[in-house]
Amino acid sequence: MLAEDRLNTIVSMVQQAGSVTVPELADALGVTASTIRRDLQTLDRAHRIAKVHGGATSLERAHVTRDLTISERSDLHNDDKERICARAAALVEPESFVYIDSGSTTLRLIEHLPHLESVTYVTDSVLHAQHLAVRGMRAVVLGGELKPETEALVGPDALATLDRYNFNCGFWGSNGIAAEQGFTTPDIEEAQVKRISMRHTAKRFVISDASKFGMVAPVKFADFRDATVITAGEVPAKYRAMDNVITV
Amino acid sequence: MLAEDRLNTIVSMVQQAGSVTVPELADALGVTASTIRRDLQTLDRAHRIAKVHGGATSLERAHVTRDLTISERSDLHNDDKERICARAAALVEPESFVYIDSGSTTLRLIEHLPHLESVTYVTDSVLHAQHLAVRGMRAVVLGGELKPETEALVGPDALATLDRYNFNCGFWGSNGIAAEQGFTTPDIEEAQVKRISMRHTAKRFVISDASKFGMVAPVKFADFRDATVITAGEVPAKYRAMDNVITV
DNA sequence: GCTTGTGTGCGCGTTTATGCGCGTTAGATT
DNA sequence: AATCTAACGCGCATAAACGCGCACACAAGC
Repeated sequence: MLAEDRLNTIVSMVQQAGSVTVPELADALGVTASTIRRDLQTLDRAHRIAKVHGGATSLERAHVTRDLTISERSDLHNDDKERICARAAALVEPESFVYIDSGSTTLRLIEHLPHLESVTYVTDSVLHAQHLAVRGMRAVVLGGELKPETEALVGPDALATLDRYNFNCGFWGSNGIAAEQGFTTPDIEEAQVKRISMRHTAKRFVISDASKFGMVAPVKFADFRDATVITAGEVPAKYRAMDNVITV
Repeated sequence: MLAEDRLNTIVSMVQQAGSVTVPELADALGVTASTIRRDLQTLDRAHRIAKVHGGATSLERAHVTRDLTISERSDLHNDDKERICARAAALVEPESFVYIDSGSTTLRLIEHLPHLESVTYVTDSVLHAQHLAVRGMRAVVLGGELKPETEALVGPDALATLDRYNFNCGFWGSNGIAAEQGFTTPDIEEAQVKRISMRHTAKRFVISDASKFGMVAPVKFADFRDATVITAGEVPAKYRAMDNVITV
């Protein structure tokens, strides 16, 4: 088995289960724990998974709960995520100019995006841009200051660049989704980028699993009515009925 | 069997299986591992497959090791490069606004740069920005289209951003250094970025090992007198005597 | 017929991946 | 808070994979 394949297998296992332990991986792949640890280190650096004491968890699990233990292990509705991304990717039309927000959910989206020559993708994340470019897509990056934690670009340069663009459609992640408080995120600078990028986009989509409904993060970046939510899973009845919520 | 057919066969095998090892291919095609490796190199350069340690995978699966290995590829003139970078890094003063060009030599430079709170680094390379950010430096990225091969940003957005900046000092790499033809590079778009960034910089430094002297690449981005060259090793006598060449 | 160029195989020194041992560290238990 | 146990990171050894230079074979062109 190729080392590369092993890495990919680990990523799938982590994403499917939400979290796995080192011995589990070692056993499943027929290598020692040392090798697994090294693999996890590699994948962590590549932002494919989050390495934690005892094993690894998927990215958003580590992002939402700063708690870095393996103790609680629940299924992360990963099938949901896949379906959400597949549905969202199908909305990209030929000849369009598409905005991709930073974040782990939109990173997953990239794997589903169509390889159309005529489509240009613009993003505020250097990580996303690299993934797009490696997959052979036309990738444009906003300028600005690079935030090390999220690999996202913020500041006046990012905003100034956005002012020159107008997108056919765009995809954003959101930490909180609530009818009254709208779409919210923890970081004030990233919120600005989200807000301005939405203002320049015709068709706006927020992609998120059902767990974000009813949650509120510190900074609002859009009203609930400003975007269509693409989601899956146990959506509260209140939201399920709304006409800008698509449940797949 | 024609070499061309063999290449096509490899591509189909890779795409069908997802990944294959070098011995598998050598066995299936009746040639030695050396030939397979050469083929994989060719196909990798043509972006038809992704060459990885041990074999090859289809492009879709590749994104794990690839992102990192492209970057960290070191070369021959190691000792010289270290000295050049150390010397160059010492030129960065507190309170300054510094431009870092893309390229492998300038990437090495980043490891030597001082961790001054008051210094902001600007670069046209997402890779360089990531390294700067990881090391805790303030990193700003130009906007623009991302070239997959070099991870550099080019195009009107990059140039427009540069027009708003004025740097105290900057460091560039160069593929060719010649008294008459000046500093040259193979890529016309990257040459533009180099040219404009130089125009907005007070103290300009080209860092390069001695092997580039006398070489001429297709596109010129500056006159020989426009920058001070920091170099090491066997510099031709003609250049060694010049007052804008520093040999360490 | 001779030269030139390209593709292939082989040998060899170098790099990379993996497993193992050991001292250290982080969570869990009491 | 003290203690215990499992996980961890690091260094080292080994084996596989790698890249490079060279030699040879074959084809095309002068």
